[in-house]
Amino acid sequence: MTDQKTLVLIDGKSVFYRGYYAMPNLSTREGVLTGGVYGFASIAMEILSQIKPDYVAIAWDKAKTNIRRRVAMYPEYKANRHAAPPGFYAQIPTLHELLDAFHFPLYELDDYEADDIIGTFDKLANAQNLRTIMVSSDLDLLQLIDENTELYALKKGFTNIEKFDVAATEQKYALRVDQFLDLKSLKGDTSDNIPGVPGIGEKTAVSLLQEFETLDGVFANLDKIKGAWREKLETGRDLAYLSKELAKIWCDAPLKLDLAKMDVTKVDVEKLRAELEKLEFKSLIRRLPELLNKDPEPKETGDNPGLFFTLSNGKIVVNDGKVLAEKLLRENADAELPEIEFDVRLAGFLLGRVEKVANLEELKKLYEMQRSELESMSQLYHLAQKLDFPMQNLLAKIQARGVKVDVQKLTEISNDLMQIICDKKQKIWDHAGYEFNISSAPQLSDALFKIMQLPSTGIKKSIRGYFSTGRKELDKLRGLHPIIGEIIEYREVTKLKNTYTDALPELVDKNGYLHTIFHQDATSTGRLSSSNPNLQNIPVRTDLGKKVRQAFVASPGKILISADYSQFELRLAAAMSHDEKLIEMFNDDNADVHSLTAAEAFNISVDQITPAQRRAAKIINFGVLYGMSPHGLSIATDMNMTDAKRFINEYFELRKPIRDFLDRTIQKAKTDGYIETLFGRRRNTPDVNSPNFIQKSAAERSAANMPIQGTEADLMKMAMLRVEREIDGAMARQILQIHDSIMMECAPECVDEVSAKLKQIMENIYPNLGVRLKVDIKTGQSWAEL
DNA sequence: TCAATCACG
DNA sequence: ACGTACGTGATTGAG
Repeated sequence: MTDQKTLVLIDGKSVFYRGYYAMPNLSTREGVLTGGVYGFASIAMEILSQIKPDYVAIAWDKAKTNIRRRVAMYPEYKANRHAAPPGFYAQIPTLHELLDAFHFPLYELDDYEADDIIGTFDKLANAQNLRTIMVSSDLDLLQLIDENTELYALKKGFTNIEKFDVAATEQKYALRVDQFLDLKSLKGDTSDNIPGVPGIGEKTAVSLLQEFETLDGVFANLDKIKGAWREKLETGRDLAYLSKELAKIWCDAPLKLDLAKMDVTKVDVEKLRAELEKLEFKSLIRRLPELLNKDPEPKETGDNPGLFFTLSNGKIVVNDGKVLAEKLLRENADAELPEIEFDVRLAGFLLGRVEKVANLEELKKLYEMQRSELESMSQLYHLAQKLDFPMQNLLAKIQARGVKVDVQKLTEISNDLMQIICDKKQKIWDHAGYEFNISSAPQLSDALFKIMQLPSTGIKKSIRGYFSTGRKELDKLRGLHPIIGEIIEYREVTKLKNTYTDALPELVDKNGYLHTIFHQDATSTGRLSSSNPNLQNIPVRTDLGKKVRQAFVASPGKILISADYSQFELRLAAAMSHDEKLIEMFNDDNADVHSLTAAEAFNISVDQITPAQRRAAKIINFGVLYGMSPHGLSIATDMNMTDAKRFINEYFELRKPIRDFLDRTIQKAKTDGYIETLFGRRRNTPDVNSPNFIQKSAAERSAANMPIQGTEADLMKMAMLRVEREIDGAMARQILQIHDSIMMECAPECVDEVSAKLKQIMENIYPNLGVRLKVDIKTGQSWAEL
């Protein structure tokens, strides 16, 4: 039985209809309508990947002539079908092309409907001991179900498929599959205009068939049926038998089962890919590999992370060394990890590419090529060898260690949050006057601006056309109505609950530890990123948010230590731009950079600075690193545009070296096509020469920011590696990195020593930098205390 | 799958 | 006149 082959029979037009309605009006750049075709293709690929059939055929209702014989029997048959929607027929030639590319043969006949064609093929296939799976969006085909025949019915949407085999069908309808035709004969079918017995509906029909088995049985036992039903059945007898003829699927179409034509393995993959590309179905192209894993060499085409070989010096070359290290640590937590001489995945990333490696020969070839390429960029090669490659083993260790979490604490917080959410939700609904989904941006937008008529002037629109309800827009409405504050709080609380207090416990291991995944090749600046869960965005900015940090605790008997670089990026900007005044401020232990900046920019003495002025200076101090505009500053402060513009001008008078550095960086991006960090990490900058002003400006801001953010990332990696060498061990170990800070846990008796050493290493990680680095150390039992 | 929103540095 | 601060990841709703 296991080698029974499978034939999939698709009711083409019905599936196309479903695809058409499930999709918006897509079109290619040239304007060819493709929405329905996309839907069909998407369903077809879903079917292929789920069922993995050996043969596929499409049954198609031949336009107009397919129902002639049934119409002759009953002129009203399918007379109430509405015309196809606009754009439907226009897509059919495109669909035929697609079917051709899939190597799906299409069958259509005069006087036979798609269901008849399916029925005929089903019988022929079953006779050859093939299993058949029918795919349609309606349930007319249920009458064909038997041990070798199933129906996959498409429901709303298109990944939603209901499977009917004998057991499922009989359970759902409380009838045997062989009774379905008689059921339809009695109850009729309004969509096809099959009359049935007038006055008999589904419930009555089912109970009649349960008692008398068949249509014939019902009419043979009319005397046992009570008054009203009996009368209806007597008058409707001819209609019932006519309905049976109409609804019966004719399995005698003049067709041969040509399995060679239906053989899906004959598909020309390149032709299919070309067709999907022509139709601009990018996401479907991405899914192609999963469909084609029937290929003789399944893994040959994919990436093979962790693959490695050993060099004569005892070190390895590897494709994604972190994967290898993780594997070794899973086998033995204290495993000695092989030193990584070269990692082609990271090397590719540093060279601005994505590499795929399938086998050892490819790995060796790639290694030779990348190595010689990197050798010509000695700084980048040095960076790779000294930082990114060695980080792989360290990150694997940090991931394996994990962070201890107090799940009970999270549950407590979650319960508190639930109370608040219920309360806020009710208040918001009361204000609005009706219940709606507050988490739905369009519904919320309607509530605020359509129902409650709050003023929408100056409110941004989302690209979908409704007024935005983002935090910035809500802030503009604050004070106009109490609902706004409630919504903002509702958002905060649901975010905390959904993203943290409810989600984190799901990811905790049996010992109560969270193991994030650190990515070294996910950012354009060289920073790490963290996922599953992201432990680099645990809340801190609000009081309620900070509570979540109470649940991140030290391992039993240990103490947490955090070491944060103070104003890391601004210090780097000062150093890299040689801004002597700013450097001097940073080198003076007691100076407050933001106050001094405000004093200079507003041309007053430090003791005259108002809190608002200091705040403005702080905002511009950070904003300048990202290319903040006068408009941005005016929004972030309560300055108007004119003041903001003047302030920025004065600021850059004051920080001319920084202005020049940013300008030089942008200029380099334009002439060289890339920019780099202090240590030679590169980012390509194709868009800085874009003719599109918006794109160009955005690319310039990114380019200006990257050397600073990227140098920060480089220095952090240096610090982590040195901490690994000089501190990590039985007494203390690194457990997290959050861009400008390192978190460790440590035996209580070593806290002071480790803290001092950590601070010393980090502050002196690169003495030639040109500015003093300052590290703040904090210790505690939970992250909240840090 | 994408857009909207919001958590972090 | 353009749109309006860089870099991430998770969740949700909607098509």
